[in-house]
Amino acid sequence: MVDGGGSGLRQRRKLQTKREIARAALDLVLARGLADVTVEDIAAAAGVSARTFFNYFTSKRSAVVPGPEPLSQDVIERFVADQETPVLDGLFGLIKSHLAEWPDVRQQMQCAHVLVTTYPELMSVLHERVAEFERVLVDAVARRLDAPEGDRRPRVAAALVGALVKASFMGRADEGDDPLDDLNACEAALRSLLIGSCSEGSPGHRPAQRKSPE
Amino acid sequence: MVDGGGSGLRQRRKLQTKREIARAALDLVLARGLADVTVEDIAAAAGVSARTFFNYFTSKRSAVVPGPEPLSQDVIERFVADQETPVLDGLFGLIKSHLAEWPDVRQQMQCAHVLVTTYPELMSVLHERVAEFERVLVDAVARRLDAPEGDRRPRVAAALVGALVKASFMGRADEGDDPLDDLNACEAALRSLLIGSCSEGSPGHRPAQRKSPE
DNA sequence: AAATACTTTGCAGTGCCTGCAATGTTTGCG
DNA sequence: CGCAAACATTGCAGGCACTGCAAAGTATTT
Repeated sequence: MVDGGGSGLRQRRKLQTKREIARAALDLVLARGLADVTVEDIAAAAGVSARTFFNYFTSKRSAVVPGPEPLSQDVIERFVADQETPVLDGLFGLIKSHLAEWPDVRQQMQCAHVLVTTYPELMSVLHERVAEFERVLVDAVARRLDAPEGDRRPRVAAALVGALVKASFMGRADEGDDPLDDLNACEAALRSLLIGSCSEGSPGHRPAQRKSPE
Repeated sequence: MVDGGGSGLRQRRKLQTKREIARAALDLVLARGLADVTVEDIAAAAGVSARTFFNYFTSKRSAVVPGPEPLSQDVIERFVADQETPVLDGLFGLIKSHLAEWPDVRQQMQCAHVLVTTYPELMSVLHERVAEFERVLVDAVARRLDAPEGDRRPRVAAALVGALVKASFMGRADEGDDPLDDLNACEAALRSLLIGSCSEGSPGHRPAQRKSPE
């Protein structure tokens, strides 16, 4: 309902109110605490009815945590087309491009971090968001690798990147830290961990397909 | 309330009823669907009051998805003590040991998979469970590496393993598949992805600590 | 201006989940 | 055993998230 199709003006108006609701939700929660803010409060602050709130957000929690900018098609296509750099490196680069493209994403991440550490219940929203993100990545990797149906690499690659993002998210120390620094630090940590367990396959090494219990 | 401290008999009795509630919840949901089962139904089927249900489970959803056996201290200590094999390999081995030790965990995973694919809302429970799991792993890795406070490797390593478990979980094709096979396939996929992006550090390579913006 | 599509809203209802206080049951101790 | 203290279960009352439905309002097309 909230997006897709429409006369463009209608469309913008809806995005506008969605932002207003989200902003109201965030402000109120930061001011009074998650438990002491009802959906009615948020709706009232945003100037809509409580019922309308649920036309825009599926839950109170999801309204509070800022939704991330979607990956731009441009960045994705560049990743898919680039057969040069290794897949994982390409994915990391993709994320960094994204952060570079929308600077306010970093602010949102810091905000989300505060929220999640204050109200652990919001973690589920974050997991969902990352999962959404990963779905896009799975698709991109599959296209880039021209992967067959059962190939697990897209999912694994996307999950790995998602895990790294979450780890960088959870592991931050100062609030002032730039998420990009965090991400780089985590990537470095990953690489240092990989040394030694890299090109020495323990079970098997076949790149694609599924199990082989024949 | 439900665990920790007690005369041992009380303790067992509580575990018993917890199992009964969980079983009732699972049975009912599989039979009638998640939305068509109320907490009262579950409580009644388990022979307790609805109020008691919430003494054992924090939510209806968390009662439905089977909770995993905790990692045995034994397996953990073995991992921590083994300075020989690389960390990540050790972690994979740890998981496999766990699966080998409790065969019914595999059954639970298959069950959870059915549930999650049928009712995506249950995904959050699964995320939570894996996160719990990861916390244990973070601790173990930190001890094994004797990692200082800000070291990101424990978190990254744990997140990576968690991601792999989730990927193997989500990527399964046939219901009949053995989760262990899935996990091995995912590990193979990971290794194949790492070829090429392994020992060629892109930004920096320092193993531990934090950023360095001085 | 009228018909049409879309959005907002009110209303009523279901059911999750919580705190509190009372009741029942185990356990430990004399 | 008998008593007291700890603990578990339960009922009750209530708040609030969330949903479906139908009416009312508002933009869009002809």
